[in-house]
Amino acid sequence: MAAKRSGAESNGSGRRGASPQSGQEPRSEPTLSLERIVATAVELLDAEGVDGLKMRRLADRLGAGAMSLYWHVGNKEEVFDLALDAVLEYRGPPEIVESRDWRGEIVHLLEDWRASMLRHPWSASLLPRRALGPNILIRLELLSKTLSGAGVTDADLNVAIWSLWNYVIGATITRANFDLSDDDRAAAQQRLTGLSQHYPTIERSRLLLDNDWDGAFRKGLDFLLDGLAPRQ
Amino acid sequence: MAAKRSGAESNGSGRRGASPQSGQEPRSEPTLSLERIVATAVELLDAEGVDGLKMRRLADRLGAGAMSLYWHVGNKEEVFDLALDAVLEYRGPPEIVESRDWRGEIVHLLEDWRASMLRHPWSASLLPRRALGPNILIRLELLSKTLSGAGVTDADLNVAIWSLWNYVIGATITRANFDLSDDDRAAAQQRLTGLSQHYPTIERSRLLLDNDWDGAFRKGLDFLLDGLAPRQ
DNA sequence: GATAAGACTCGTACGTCGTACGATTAAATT
DNA sequence: AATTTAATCGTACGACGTACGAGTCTTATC
Repeated sequence: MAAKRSGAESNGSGRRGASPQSGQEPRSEPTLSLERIVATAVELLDAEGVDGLKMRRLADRLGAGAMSLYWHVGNKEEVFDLALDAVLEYRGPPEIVESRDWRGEIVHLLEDWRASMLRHPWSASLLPRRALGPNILIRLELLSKTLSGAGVTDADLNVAIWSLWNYVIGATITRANFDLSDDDRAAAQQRLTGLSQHYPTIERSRLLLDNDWDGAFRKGLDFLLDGLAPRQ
Repeated sequence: MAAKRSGAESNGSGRRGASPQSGQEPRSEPTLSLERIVATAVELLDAEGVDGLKMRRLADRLGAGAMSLYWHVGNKEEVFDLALDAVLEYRGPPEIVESRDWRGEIVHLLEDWRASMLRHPWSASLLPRRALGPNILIRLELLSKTLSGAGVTDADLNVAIWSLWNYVIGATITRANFDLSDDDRAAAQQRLTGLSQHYPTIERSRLLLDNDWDGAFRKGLDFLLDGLAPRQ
């Protein structure tokens, strides 16, 4: 069986500089590593989108051969999974107020979640995969703990978590995909207006032109939270 | 410029049977058409999933050459878009009660939406695309009209629509992707339990084992609707 | 009926992609 | 010094999407 990397990170060795003589490798190619691969994959995804991530191109950016990646990573899918989770790291609420009200903490957690993904729009289209990386799990755990502390009963806990998760996921995916240029959006609305009289209501409310996404997200979230644990 | 199909359907001609002599073509290959292509694509997607849809395979199922598809369709992406929208056709609420309460109609519309997608799990992973096909638009229009009729002000209308849309999208994608076998689910929870003590709360609530998806969807939806237009 | 103009089909071929395989080299261990 | 392990990477193979252009069949025009 071919050797395969898996467990912990523990290397600090392994030279391979392109410039042959100098003892140190201050820049150039600092050796491959999972971290570097994932970080570069995120860069590449940011720059070129989901379809722009090719193993060869990723390797190029890393100054490595394409097949070298496969020692660190099982396949391309895994790169996607890792990149997605990497983008979802949570640094916690601002520490100024240690014990915030639960509602504030949840709102912060979820808004940050959405913001993290919107900073990397490709991440939204990667969501439809069964990736429960550590960072996602941490967020779920935190969410769960906060809700639990807020008095949500165990019976309702999972429902609450999934509802909030669903809402965030849906909002983020929608937002990421409808984040057209103004021209695109106008064109879409135009098409809607001209091409058919079948959609009078959404045409009138200019559904496709509305772009207060942040406000809408926040309002809907408040409604949901009201329902999940009514303000006392 | 190469001829390209676009507008209305108006053919009823064009023979091409494999068996050369018989005047009629009762079965075999009934000629290509956009409808047949889309319908077969849906079949193929149902059978093989998103990755299973290849142009050659689709053509095979249609008894046609691969390149023949490209007369009816611009590219593979378009097949995805069409298949997605095809699956989202809405037949309306049960007509027994003509004028239902608005809330019942909305719940029906959204539950049907979700159900339609879950009948074709691949459709969930196709959602992250900017596809506003006619069937989606019809659903949005209907949703909008119903909400409007229920007294939601114009100012809140778009927020309400997007909130509901987000919720449905998120719930469906989540559900479609976590619809593991019992074994898979148990394994995931197992991994969660063993692999780390970092997630005590979601481990305890057995988040990954919970599978009353339908109930959770309905409850969360009710919360949201309560918020959007409180029952008077 | 002859001819031209589309409408539609499809075989071949090209470029690109993921990655299997094995050779190669460098570091760690004995 | 010899062996083992960690890591890199060139080559090559089998998909896949689809450009291109040559075919065929249908319809319109004279």
